[in-house]
Amino acid sequence: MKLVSPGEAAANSNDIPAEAGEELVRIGEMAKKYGVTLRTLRFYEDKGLLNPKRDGSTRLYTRRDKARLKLILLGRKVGFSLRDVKQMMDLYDPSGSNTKQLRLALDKSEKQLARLQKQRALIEDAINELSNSMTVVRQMLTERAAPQASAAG
Amino acid sequence: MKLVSPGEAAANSNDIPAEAGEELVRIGEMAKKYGVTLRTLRFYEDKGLLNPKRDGSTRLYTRRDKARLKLILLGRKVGFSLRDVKQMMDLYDPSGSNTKQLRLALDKSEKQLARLQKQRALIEDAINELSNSMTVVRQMLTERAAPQASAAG
DNA sequence: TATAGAATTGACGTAAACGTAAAAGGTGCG
DNA sequence: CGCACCTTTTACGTTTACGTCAATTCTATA
Repeated sequence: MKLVSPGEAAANSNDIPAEAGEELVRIGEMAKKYGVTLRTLRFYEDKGLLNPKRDGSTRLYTRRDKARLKLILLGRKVGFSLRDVKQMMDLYDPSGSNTKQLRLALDKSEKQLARLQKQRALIEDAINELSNSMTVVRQMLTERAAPQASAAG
Repeated sequence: MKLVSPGEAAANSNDIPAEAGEELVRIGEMAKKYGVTLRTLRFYEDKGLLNPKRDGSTRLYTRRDKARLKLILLGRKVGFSLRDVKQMMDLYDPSGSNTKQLRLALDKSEKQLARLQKQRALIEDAINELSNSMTVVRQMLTERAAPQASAAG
C-alpha cells in the first residue's frame, strides 16, 4: 500500500489506496500540518482521542482524524483538559442530532468560561500587586542609602 | 522550654524563653496564622526558604520566619516560583544596602510582569474563542433538526 | 545494496507544590 | 494514668501533557 510521499501530500501520484479521495497522511505529515509533535499524536491516540487507520504498523490519518485533531487543539486552546475533550467527542454520533453532546459541551463551556474569567481576575490582581511592588523597589533603589530592613531576613 | 499555649498566642503567660519579646510559635499556630498547611511549612523549610529555630525537634518560628513567609506568599501570589523567591531572598544581607537583591528582584519582576501580561492575553483569547463557540453551539441547539456533521467524528 | 530518513513500541523522566499515610515521640489535662 | 492532640521524619503519590531516549524495523532513493 503506497501513499502520498513526504513533501507532496497534495500532489498524489497514481497507486491510490482502495477508496479514492481519502487523503491519507502519515504521522510526520500530520504533525507538521498541525504544528504538533509525533509524540503528541501518539499520546492523543493512546488517550483515545485519535484513531488513525493502520497500514501494517504505520499510522494513517484520515480526514476525520484531522477534524478531531482540530477540535482537540481548539479545546486545549480554551483550556479544556484532554479528558474533557474526549468526553465531549465520545458523545458524537453521526446519525443523530447530537443534542446530548451539544448540551454537555455547552455545560462544560460555561464552567470553563467561569474558570477563565476567574483566572483573568487573579492574573490582574497579580499584575497589580507586582506593579506596586516594583514601584516600591524602584523607590528603594533610587534612594538607596537607607538600609531599612524592608522585609526579608 | 515552654511557649505560648495553642489558642492564646498573644496572651503570653510567664515562663518566657531566653530573650524576651521573641514571639515563638509552633508549626500549627504558624500554619493557621497564614492559612497554609503544616506540610507546606515543612516543604518550604526543606527548600531552604524558612529556617525556624528548634526546641529539641519542635520547630519554633520567629518574627523573621513570619516576615519571610509573607514574602513567599506574596511571591507565589504574583506567580514567582519558589526557586525565584529563594534566589531573591538569599541575596538579603541585613548589613548592606541590598542593591543587588533589589536589582535582581526588579529584573525578575519585569520578566514576570511580561509573563503575566502574556498570560492575560492568552486567557482573553481563550475567553473570546470559547464565547464564540458557545454561541455556535447555542445556535445549533435551538435549531436542532439538522444533524450536520458539525465537526467531531 | 548501502544508507539516511521515517516510523514503531516501551518506558522512564519532567515540572511544581504539595497531599497523604505511616510509625513514633512529646505534652497537657482530667 | 491514659487519652487526645500536636509534632516529627520518611517517603511514595498526585496531576497533566507530553519529552526524551532506546532498540528496532521499514522504506525510499541514489
